[in-house]
Amino acid sequence: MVVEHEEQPPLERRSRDPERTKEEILVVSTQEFADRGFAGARVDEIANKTRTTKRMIYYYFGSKELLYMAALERAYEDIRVVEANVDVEHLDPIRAIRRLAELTFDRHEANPNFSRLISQENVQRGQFVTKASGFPRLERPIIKILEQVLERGRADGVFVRDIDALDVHMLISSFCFFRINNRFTFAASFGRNLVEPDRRAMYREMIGDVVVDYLTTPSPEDH
Amino acid sequence: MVVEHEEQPPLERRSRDPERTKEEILVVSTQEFADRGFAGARVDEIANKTRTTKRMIYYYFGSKELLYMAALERAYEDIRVVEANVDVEHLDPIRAIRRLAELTFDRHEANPNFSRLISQENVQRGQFVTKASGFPRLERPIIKILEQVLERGRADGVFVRDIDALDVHMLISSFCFFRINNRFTFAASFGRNLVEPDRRAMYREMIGDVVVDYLTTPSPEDH
DNA sequence: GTCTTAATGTACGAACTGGAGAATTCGCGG
DNA sequence: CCGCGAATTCTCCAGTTCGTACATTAAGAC
Repeated sequence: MVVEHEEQPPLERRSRDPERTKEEILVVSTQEFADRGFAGARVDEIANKTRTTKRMIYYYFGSKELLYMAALERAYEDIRVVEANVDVEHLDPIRAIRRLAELTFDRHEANPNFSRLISQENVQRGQFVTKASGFPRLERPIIKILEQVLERGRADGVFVRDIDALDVHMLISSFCFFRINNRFTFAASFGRNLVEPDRRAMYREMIGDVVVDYLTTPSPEDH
Repeated sequence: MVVEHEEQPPLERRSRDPERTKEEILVVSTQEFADRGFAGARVDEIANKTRTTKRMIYYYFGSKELLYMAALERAYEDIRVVEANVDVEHLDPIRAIRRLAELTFDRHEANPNFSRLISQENVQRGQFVTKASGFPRLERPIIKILEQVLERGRADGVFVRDIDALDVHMLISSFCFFRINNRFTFAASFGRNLVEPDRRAMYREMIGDVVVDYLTTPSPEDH
């Protein structure tokens, strides 16, 4: 674990670049927290993986907890940016729903660290996101977009199921989240690799089908 | 943290009961690992919460890692027992699917520690379940049961979707798992309490509807 | 009874880990 | 070219935590 670091002569150890230093700490610590959890991550290890020192972490972030919160915040911010740039207004409701499902699907796949951080945070009962000390806004743009699509679908008469945007989002998210996050234990239990490329396309379509089928099927009278 | 323990005069501090001691360590450590994760859990703390000492943990389990694996194993075993006792053969395929969905739903709700352990294990990339040192069988009876139900449904012509038991199980599990496990960050992001009793019944029915709608709707020709 | 051995209790240590005090260096405005 | 504050480095520490060496006790065999 020592060798590989010496192999970087062109890595300009540029001094005095606070923004870059902060950014690097944030990126590395996100990875570490996602990998090992809050308790498992080591401040020393994070420092070693940056081009700066442990003291800098405390200089900029104050404590391990604050660093973790900063990383979590950043992760949410990234998601929000992606979601804010979605445009499905030109699609008919069914295609729009499929598109949104694919978006969430791709997002989970492209950014597994976000999910791992979230997972981590939930294991410890959301002790940081629920901190009264005001964890900043976590609103997610995708909900508004979903609401509009559902509205249009209902107006058109194609969506007949009584369900709101939040629950649709939960249905989609849960599927995408599980596939990425629980792939290790799932593979151990059932011997199926959920992220195998061959299967990926199938799941990507599947979640769209699931949601569309649900939205377009009337509630059963009896149950 | 000292007081409550003194309040148990009838708690026969029975010496020499290895089975009971082992069992107590396992129960307590499951709770602790689920609460704090592997790295976050403290061996001393686990010992304090049992009526035995840290020494016993090492005596019976050898190390923190082995204790964690024992707890994980036990959790899987519990699930397997529950699943093995399911009987849905007397139900028509649609009702059987709903019943199985409810079973998984209830299981996640009744035993959140299992899910948290699983979550924990996945955050650390399944480092223990995938250990070559042979983590014991993790097979789950529910898959066979699901397979039979799907088979009957297809024979009856009510299930027309081409999907296997494992993927149906994943769809159901993901929903139930997410609702329990991610309830903290979901509440923080969206302000919705996923485990609120009023909403519980709705979700319990919803996942059944989702799966049944999916299974009974033909694949779209275009996509 | 006593003997043997499994079970339990006590105390300690070595390594790790989050954190901070204080010195130092760099870059920039004047 | 100088001075000043921000950025960075160096060094050390106090508390924690896993793990263990060693002593002790209870329970059943005979």
